[in-house]
Amino acid sequence: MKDVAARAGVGLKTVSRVVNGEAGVSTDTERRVNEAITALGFRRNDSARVLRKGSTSSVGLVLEDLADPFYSPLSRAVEEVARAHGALLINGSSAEDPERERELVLALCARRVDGLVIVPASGDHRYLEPEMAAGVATVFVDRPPGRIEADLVLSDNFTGAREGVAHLIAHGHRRIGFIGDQPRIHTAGERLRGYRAAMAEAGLAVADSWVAPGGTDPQRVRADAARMLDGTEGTEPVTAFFSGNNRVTVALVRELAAPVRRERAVALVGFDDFELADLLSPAVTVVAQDPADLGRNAAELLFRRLDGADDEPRRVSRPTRLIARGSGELPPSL
Amino acid sequence: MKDVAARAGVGLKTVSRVVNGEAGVSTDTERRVNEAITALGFRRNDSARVLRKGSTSSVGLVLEDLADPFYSPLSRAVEEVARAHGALLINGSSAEDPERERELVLALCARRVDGLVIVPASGDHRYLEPEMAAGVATVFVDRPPGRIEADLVLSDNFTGAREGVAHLIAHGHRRIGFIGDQPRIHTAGERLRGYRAAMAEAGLAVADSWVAPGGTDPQRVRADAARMLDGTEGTEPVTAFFSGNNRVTVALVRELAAPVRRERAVALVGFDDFELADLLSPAVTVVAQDPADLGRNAAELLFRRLDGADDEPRRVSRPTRLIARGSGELPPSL
DNA sequence: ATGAAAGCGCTAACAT
DNA sequence: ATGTTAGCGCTTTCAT
Repeated sequence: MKDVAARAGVGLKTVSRVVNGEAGVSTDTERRVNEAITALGFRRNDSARVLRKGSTSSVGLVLEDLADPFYSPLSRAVEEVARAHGALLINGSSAEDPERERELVLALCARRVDGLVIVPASGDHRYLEPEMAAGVATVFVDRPPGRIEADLVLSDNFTGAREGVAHLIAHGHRRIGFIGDQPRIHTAGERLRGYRAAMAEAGLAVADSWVAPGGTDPQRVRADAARMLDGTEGTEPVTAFFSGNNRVTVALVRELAAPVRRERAVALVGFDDFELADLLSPAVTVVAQDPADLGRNAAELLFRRLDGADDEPRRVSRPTRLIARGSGELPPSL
Repeated sequence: MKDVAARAGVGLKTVSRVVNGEAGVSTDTERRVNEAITALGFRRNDSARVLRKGSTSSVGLVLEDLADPFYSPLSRAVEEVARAHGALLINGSSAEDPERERELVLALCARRVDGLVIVPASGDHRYLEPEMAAGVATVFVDRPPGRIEADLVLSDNFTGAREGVAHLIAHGHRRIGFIGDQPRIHTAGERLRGYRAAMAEAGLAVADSWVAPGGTDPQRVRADAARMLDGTEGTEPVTAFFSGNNRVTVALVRELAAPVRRERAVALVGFDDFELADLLSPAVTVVAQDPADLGRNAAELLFRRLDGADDEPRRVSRPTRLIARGSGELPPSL
């Protein structure tokens, strides 16, 4: 910028004015400055600007996996809102590792992002207290923060799961298996709670072997499903499944489509919608969340804070929607 | 940092040494400094650090759409490589708009990212010349840059498409429709070229109405497909489709699954693999790319440059793989 | 082992 | 309309 000023024969501040489109520069001077800028290939160094202004016009997003089809639309939605506010998005995947989440978040804080949107992997966010006190706006989405208060956007996982399981019960099922994600994940716990509530409301007992929380690894999902389908000593086989998220659903669909399984129609309702669910046979009935909507809400809450709102932390709950497509309406086959 | 120094009763440089783990600080002093850091909730301001050091330890990624199932694994792969090199990832979606790409890229340059990975939407990247001259390492992926020289990682789109279409021909098809993305996109053009090459090699003429490049909008894909399936005056209906990318394939699968279409089996080979392709009926034969592999290669090329490599720009070509699943092996039905 | 001073490139505040 | 000065928070250089 100094070079530009020298070349244009003006002061530093005048160049700054031109670069930032501020008023108070004659058209002639402006032209000379712009010529110098082009000639020198000058581009403002935002690091210096940030250092001086204190705000970076960037927000951070930390989630489990950027490539997960559930989270990528969420990420895109946050990006769109950020863009509308002139901010860039820095994002990172925690890979469901609390330590990695912490490292990422603190690295983003060191970069002085204006705000953070977090899908937490950790259960304890007290490490964020100094940062939030220092003015980093923070919004949690999809799962609540641990041991601190902050804005939060959640789907109504409990109600959604309860409705999904009630739907199976309404279609005549009495022995329904639940395969879900790791129970330490909030959403997984809520969905399991919804499953139990629906069963209890229908007066149905739940055998221990019908409940298999434990992560999204396709191998383990298929193994647990196979076990429930075949029945164990003292427990009859299930006639339907409720699956805890889209990764589990996809693994489950693969197991149900395996040649040895096809002879028997097993009902399925999955939490989370996914692409092509409508084109499988049977088409998969789901309890749908809208990940883009979650992301948009979270980002808007964030920018509300950045615009100065300093009221109590908000908790936004978004409804889920049962989409009946066929797999959830199959009658019990045993 | 000044506050920390004051509280610990040491000089500024000593705090800097502790924060950066440099040698030359007595254990006792170090302890006092660390106490002060914790007490004050101090976190180094990376903006100042960047300003002084000149490097940001961050890389930018610009692509069409972060939420596209083809690009999100690419993005994740870039993130992983960046992480291995201690760098953060800033990313943005160009939405296939050249002007938006340019804005994003220049914003990233102003932030002084160390390097850029770009899936270009624009056909002219001369705007990057000053930046590259100023030392911003740049790698293009999935599509070549326009009017400049730079590192590049591409799938072999032409060969992949030619093989895919040849596969249909080998299964008896003579009238094959091509539905692709906008032809100004490099990959779309290459795939169309592959289609034409395969047809020509088999001595088959291509009717104008069999070729429909034009974007991924599901409505238009289905309309064009319907037109080709019904035939037009002077042109017989097609018996097979080759689709130009995964968005087109999914739209096409929907059209072929529509009740009115089901009576006739239409063969399909799609460019790009996609989740659940194997579970549709018929399962969809595809020419698969590996988006994560593309991203990984691009990022590694980038960090190679950042590590000082200054040889000629490289052009890395990655092979595609034909995965036969059923839809591409259906015989002609007319 | 430790510290003082200069300066990275910009903008805010205050001249002129 | 334009320029000057100070300083954002850190690292570099050079003393001590």
